Amino acid sequence: MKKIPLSFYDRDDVVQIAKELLGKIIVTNFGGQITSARIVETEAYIGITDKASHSYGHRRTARNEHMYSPPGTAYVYICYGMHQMLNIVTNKKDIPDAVLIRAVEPLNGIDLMAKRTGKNINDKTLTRGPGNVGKALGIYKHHSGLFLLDKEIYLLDDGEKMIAGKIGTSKRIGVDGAGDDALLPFRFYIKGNPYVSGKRN
DNA sequence: CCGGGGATTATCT
DNA sequence: GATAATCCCCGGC
Repeated sequence: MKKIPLSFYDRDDVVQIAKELLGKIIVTNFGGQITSARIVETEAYIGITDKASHSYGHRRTARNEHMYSPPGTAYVYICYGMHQMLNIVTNKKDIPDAVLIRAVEPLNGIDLMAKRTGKNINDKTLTRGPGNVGKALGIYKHHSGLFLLDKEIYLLDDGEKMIAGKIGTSKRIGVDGAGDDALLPFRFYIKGNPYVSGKRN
């Protein structure tokens, strides 16, 4: 199994990348504590022109600084004062596109995820929703800026093929304040997967 | 089963 | 001082 190469992230179509990230594997290794999971739900954010993005209109602050980092960088921020949200930065340095990881399916280290979240290993909400993903994988905002080809957080491709009919699309969640851009069909998920957020897939 | 609202705090104005 | 790329519980049907 190989790490996803830099060229995967270094492209200008973040929406396409968000779609292609479905089925890929994310691994975290913090001090030997290893967890891995398959990505089952994502959202694309087109930095500059997207009202739902933290970097809309070139807004640049201490918080979203890492969105302007080179492709393949992790951007982690706090939402609602308590949730750690993991994003994958794409496109060239200084072009702040990113993909939010909204849900994953646990593969290895499920015990550890259960411990981190205080949930049962059979609980399908263990890694459902972006806040839970960060919690289960042990990700915190101080991990923001890590490079995804390094050894603490990285992505793998095990060759799992996503057929088009298996991918669902919808508007993004929790971005109602973004005007017209709230309606953009930039959320992608694997149909029928029990870890995908929302009532229906 | 479903909808409403409280939790809780970093961040920006 | 208000808001937020959320989550979970609780009450009502």
